[in-house]
Amino acid sequence: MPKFVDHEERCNEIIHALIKLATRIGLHEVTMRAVAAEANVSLRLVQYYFTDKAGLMHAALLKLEADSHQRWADRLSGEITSESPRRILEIFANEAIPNEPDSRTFHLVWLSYAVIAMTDSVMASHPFADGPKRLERQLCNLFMECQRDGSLQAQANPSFEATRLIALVHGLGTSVMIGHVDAAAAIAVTQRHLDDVFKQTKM
Amino acid sequence: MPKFVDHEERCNEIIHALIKLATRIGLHEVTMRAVAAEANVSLRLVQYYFTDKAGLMHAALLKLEADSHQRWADRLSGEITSESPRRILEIFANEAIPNEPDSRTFHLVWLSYAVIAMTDSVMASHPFADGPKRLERQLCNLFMECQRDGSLQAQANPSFEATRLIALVHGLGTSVMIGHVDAAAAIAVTQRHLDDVFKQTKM
DNA sequence: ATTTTTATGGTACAACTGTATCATAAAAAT
DNA sequence: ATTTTTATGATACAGTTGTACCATAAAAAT
Repeated sequence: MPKFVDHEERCNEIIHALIKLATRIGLHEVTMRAVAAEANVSLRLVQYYFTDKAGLMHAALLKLEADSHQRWADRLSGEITSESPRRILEIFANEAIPNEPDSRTFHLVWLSYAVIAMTDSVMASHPFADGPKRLERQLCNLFMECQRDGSLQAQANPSFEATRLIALVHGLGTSVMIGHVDAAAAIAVTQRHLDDVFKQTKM
Repeated sequence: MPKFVDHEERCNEIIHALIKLATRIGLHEVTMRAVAAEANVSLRLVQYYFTDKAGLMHAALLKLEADSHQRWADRLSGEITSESPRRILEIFANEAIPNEPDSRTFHLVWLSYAVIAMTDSVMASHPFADGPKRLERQLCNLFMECQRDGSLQAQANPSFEATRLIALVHGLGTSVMIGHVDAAAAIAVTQRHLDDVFKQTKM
């Protein structure tokens, strides 16, 4: 049976199983056996490809962030390019709110990892450095573009606006996930926030 | 040995042990035995006072929220009363940022429960309804007071500002907890945000 | 043709988990 | 004085978990 198998694809299948499982039962309850079952492979195979549970978890987090980044990069170099930077920011804010399965999964699993990282010093440092920082840079650049095209006031601070927007959508996302705010209301808040940020001061 | 013992205080001791433990190792790794050890009681006693693990977890969440609410209520009826509503909002924003052990613990444990609630339908509904909604009402009232005393423009929307402020500090809090933003920077952002909200439109 | 590597299955093991059960000292109630 | 309740200890049990170990078919390398 063992022909040459695509190592990477096999890994992705298993990781995908983990994420699907985490979405259903929560990352804290994910076990190697459950992942194996979900991926329709034997427990041994999960061990074979990831050695450890730690290895599996780590790889899954890496993939989660890479995928998310890829999706957004694709968007940015797709039909979106023709949109104004302000419109792109609005699109970002809308998509960050967990109202469809994909973004709900991302939010849930990412937050699960974040909680783990808060007490696990090993997991804390490594993978959480890149993702959010890169995103903040991208948003910051968009705000700067808005200043260049005149839609955002010159005295605004792009870096501050980027940090504020990320924190806002993230906080709203959590509220949506626990059912405290519904997705439509959250989107309305982000929209209103951006309106506020871009509002020209009357003279 | 069994004199009459203060049931409630005993429960609080055990819950306190749970929270201390969760702060150290993460709520997802808390076991009944570990809680018992931390509280210096036997495993049996934890069972005796809380029946279940679910019961223990539930009670701890209830206490966490009750304590937090109590602390804030004390503040509001203490030396703070003399402050302007805007200043009270600033104090709230500052204290919500997890920069000292107490607020770090609260943020970590609360977020752990939130993550659990996202996949556990039983835990989802019950205790997460009150806390955040009450807080939002309080903040909303403060913004309305600001409008009455003229420090906030009449056309501002207090309810929106309350939702936005909560989401913002919550998102910032998470960023601080995972070390993506340091506490001082987060406080600077909240301060700047409030400056922004209260900024009078020039005419 | 034999050896080595790759990919897989099966399973055993020690540790830990939540929970249930049995026991019992002290106090309260009778 | 006896019974019942309260507060506690010890421990047993069945299930789960991560990991380790053994086996082995197919392919690659020798």
